[in-house]
Amino acid sequence: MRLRQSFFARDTLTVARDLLGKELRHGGVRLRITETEAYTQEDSACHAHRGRTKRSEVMFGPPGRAYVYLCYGIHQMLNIVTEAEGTAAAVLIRSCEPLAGLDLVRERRGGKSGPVLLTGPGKVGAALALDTDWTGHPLYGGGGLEAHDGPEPSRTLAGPRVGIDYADPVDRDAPWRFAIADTPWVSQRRSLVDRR
DNA sequence: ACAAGGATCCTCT
DNA sequence: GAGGATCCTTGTT
Repeated sequence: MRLRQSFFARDTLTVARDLLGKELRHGGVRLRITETEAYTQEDSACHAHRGRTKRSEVMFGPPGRAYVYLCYGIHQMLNIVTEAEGTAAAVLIRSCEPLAGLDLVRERRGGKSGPVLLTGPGKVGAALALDTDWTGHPLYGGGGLEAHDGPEPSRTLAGPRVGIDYADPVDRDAPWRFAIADTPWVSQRRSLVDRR
């Protein structure tokens, strides 16, 4: 079952937690989401914090669409827009576990194997063959890139987000990174702690 | 038109 | 654990 647009039209922290265990599909590649981060409009770490720009525009739009951001001029990072139209927020997909299409993923990731394949947002973007042209693509519709339902994880972790030292201390320290506990497919585990 | 810096990754040690 | 790669977006002139 594909996720419906209403799944994404909710509180961003809730969507970020609920995306754990869900599935991303693109062509023959199927990935289980194992790690996410939430970014909200009031959040000084969010690209939309300073208002609409050409880049942040999509986050103000309808929920359930892709926001692919180019980081360091190299890494294509997949976010999914959340909240009602007019509210700018998104969830970054940080890590995944391969479910299908492993050969293709390995090819796109330089022949590597093991968790190094998919633990990190730039790696997820590479595995799914995404680039900024995918920005605006609806994940709830058919065709191309899709988000599907999946089994709920038994235990999850939370901790501060990665790489946002420039943000206000309150936002920098907020535990808005979420991960599945019992999997090796998670990046920088040391800063994560158990959620109940 | 220009300079600065980044929601990272890889390759070393 | 540390450092360099690499190039687009943004804000300023």
